[in-house]
Amino acid sequence: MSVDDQNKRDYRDTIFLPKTDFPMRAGLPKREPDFLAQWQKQDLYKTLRSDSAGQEKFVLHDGPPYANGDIHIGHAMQKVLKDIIVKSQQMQGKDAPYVPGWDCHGLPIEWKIEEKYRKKKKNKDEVDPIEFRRECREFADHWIGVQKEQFKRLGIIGDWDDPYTTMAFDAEATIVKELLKFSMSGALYRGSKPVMWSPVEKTALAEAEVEYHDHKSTQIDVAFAPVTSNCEAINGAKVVIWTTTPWTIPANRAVCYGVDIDYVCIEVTEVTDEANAAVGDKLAVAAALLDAFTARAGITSYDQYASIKGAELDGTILAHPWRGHADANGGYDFDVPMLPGDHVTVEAGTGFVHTAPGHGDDDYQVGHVKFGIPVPFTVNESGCYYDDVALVAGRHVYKVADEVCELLSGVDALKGKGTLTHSYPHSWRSKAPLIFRNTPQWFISMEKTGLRDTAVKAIEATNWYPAISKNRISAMVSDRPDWVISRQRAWGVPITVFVNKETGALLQDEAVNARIVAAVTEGGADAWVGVPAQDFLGDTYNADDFEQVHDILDVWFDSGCTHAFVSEKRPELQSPSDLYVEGSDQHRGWFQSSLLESCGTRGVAPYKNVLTHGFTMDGEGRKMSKSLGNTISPLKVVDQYGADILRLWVVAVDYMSDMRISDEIIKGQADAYRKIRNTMRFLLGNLEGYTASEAVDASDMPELEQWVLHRLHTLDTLIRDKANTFDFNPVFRELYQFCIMDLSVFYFDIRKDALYCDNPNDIRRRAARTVLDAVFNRLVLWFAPVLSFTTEEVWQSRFGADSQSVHRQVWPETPADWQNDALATKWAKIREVRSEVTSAIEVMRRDKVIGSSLQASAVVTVVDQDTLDALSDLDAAEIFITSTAELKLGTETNVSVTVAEGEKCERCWIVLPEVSKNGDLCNRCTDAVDAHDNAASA
RNA sequence: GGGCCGGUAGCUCAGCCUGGUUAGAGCGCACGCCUGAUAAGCGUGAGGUCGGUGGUUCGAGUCCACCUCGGCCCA
Repeated sequence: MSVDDQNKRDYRDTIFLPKTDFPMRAGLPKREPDFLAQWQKQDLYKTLRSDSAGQEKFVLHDGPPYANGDIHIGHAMQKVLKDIIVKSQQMQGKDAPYVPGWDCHGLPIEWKIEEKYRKKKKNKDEVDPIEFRRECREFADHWIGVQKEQFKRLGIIGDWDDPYTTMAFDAEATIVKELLKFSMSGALYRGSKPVMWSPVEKTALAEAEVEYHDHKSTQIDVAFAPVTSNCEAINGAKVVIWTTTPWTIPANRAVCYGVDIDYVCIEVTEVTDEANAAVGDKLAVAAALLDAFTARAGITSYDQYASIKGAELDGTILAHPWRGHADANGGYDFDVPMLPGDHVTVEAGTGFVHTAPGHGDDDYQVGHVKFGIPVPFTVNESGCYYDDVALVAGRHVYKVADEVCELLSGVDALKGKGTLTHSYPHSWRSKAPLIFRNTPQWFISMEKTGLRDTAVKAIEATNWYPAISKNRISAMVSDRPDWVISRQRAWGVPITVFVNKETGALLQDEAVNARIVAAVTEGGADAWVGVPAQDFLGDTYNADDFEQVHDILDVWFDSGCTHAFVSEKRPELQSPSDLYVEGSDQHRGWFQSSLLESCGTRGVAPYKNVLTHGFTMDGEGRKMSKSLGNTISPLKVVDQYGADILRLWVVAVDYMSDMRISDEIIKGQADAYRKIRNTMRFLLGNLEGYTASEAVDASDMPELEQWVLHRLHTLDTLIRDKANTFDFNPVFRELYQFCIMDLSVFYFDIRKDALYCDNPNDIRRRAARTVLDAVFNRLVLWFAPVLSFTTEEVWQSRFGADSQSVHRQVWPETPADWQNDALATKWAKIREVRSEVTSAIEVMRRDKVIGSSLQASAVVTVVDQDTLDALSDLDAAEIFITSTAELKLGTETNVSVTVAEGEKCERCWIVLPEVSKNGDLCNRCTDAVDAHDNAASA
């Protein structure tokens, strides 16, 4: 056709620009809830179950968060990670159910309810325990409801209509049943032990319930007079101990020394006015601590008259300072032996360690476990001395320091007194300082039934991700003491056992146990108090002969049983589970309680694989805390950016170690998201109207297309491999860089010409669209576990709003023959040359000679035949996006760029000499326009 | 105080096990181009004494020791 210069035709309507309604801007916070509603309406979770019925199962068993507040970033991160894993398994064709759960019993909730009573000036003891527990249950229910909605908002697909809780009656019944297995096996026993005790909450605290804060204590130096000793030097002197807990002096039963420590005996010759020590005192302390001690005691001058090794003190018996005290009624007339102890150091104090086996762990271990000293009960649950504790009966331990000092001073035993600020255990709830207190407790023995050995073997049989995780739990289980499972509280599952009053023996009777389990199944844990004891005991025993235990179980025992009442009980699940996923703190928590419970009752771990993730820190890598004001709320991130941004963050960081999050980091993820979204948008726009009939066989495709298929093959292998080792950071990185480097920068940029300008029947354009379709199906589905909302939006944009959810799709198999390593090597070389061409063009651009790369012609000189061959059977100009390209073999690599000769094709903008011959079009476009016009007129 | 883990460009990560040319990637940033992915796209470029010190070695981000900062667990 002829063209009049004054009346140039606009060819825009003859080219195929990307066409899509898919918006460039996501508007996730507004849009995401629509997809949630759709999934809800489709009952997506149930649909997935029926889709994959009969398929191989993959069971990720959810560890229950505690139901007592809004979710924090750690919860969000973890639940998203779990969701990504579950979805990536489901999309590999497995049946991957996910049953979320909640931990409901325990101190924090109990505390909240007590607090409520306290505000009403009511004492907890005045409240009916059943009513109290009902309120705890309600409180937990409330927060389960809140957290459930917050988790759902993150796009987590699971059985939210029927989650598990540790307070459900059937759960409580199973917990009781599991406990009774330990009772029957002989692993359960009652002992006494000093435990971390809060006099405020009146309970023993779990390890996890203790915080360490600075505390100001009274520190004292106390002199103990020898009764007998084989060590001559000691006999005339007094042994000085140092303690920061004066209230434990009434419980002193021994003094420890270090066998290899050097001690000295001194006689005081001069003291300050304020000194507690007096001239003439003969005292023994460690040589290394002598100066520190004399300073505390106010001793300004002394004679050192003897040096002794700790070992010489073997067999020495000391007197308690209050031995023979006129008001003590002989209450302190016991022997205080000196004992060798490995824990004794010369870092602080006097080198002699005051030992009160009822009030310290080392004291208990050395005094009681090793040397058999009886452990006295000295302090009651409120922190007051029992009535039989001479001199201080009834006093509160927090307020008794001065009185103890006076009493010591009165017998010339106080040699130093001051204050010391040091790290000291506090209750996580009340923030009150804690004490060690001897209490009767229930234990599960690590040895009696071989539990430790079983557990260590089970750890070996489990896969730990990352691998280092195994060492950690292995070390913990190897070293840990017996498991204390009792708590003196109200909100929990009772330790449902009877003890013979006469013999102290545990009642082991399957018939009784069966009645207990039946009652709890029927009425929950309340049945233990609601049903008369005789009903459990039946005709065989008389209730009067038995003590019914009313301690409750440590919540770790509850959650340690989830495998029993969730994984084993539900038909859609299985046990051992395929995977447990929790934070690294759970090596001591749930990973271990579940392991011990399962090993003690089943002999194996309840899991095959365990994945540990790190903690979420602020932008500087510091832990988040309300007091520091550096917390990031997941709810806010979702409101401001959308859940998909948060989800993307989870895979963008290395979650196997600690992660960082901050506004800057979130913004970075939003940027990354935009790139990915635009890549998908470009695919959508260029796949408009694509059908299978357009497809071209891989073998008929240009090399460039075959190279893309090769890349898909490489990615497919990597993604499946990483997904199955639960390592999604490399998956994200590869996919993200694929979008940018391989697609946007390279393939899309080159193929825009063919996609926009080629005749629709052209094999090149058809091949490109075939490849775009292959990329689309994989890229979108690979991203679906992460970008759960966006991929659904993309999917619907292509296949319609009524199409099957993206989450019901399976990752496409990738044909093995797409792999072509030789091609990959060749194209790596081509891209190197291309990079030199673009650099050369940039020089021209700086000089304002050209703008668009299509204004350029490239002349490329390469030095080796391989490179020349690589390029010569291709259209190099197409790859370089120049108008023409010439290839030469030479002595050095060189790219020269000139201004392309000819006219600019008005349709495809390529500059060619042929254009002027055709009017204003190149040959290709002339044909394409003819075809277009014929089609339009037909 | 003890055990374990970590500290590589502004950000997120590779590299460390199995020491070897000027330490990589993407993003972000700067500058430029395009205006047919357009609140997009393309190109070019500047950014790091690999937490610190000492050691082993011909050679250390990589191996060893100590220190420091941060984290988890324990005391």
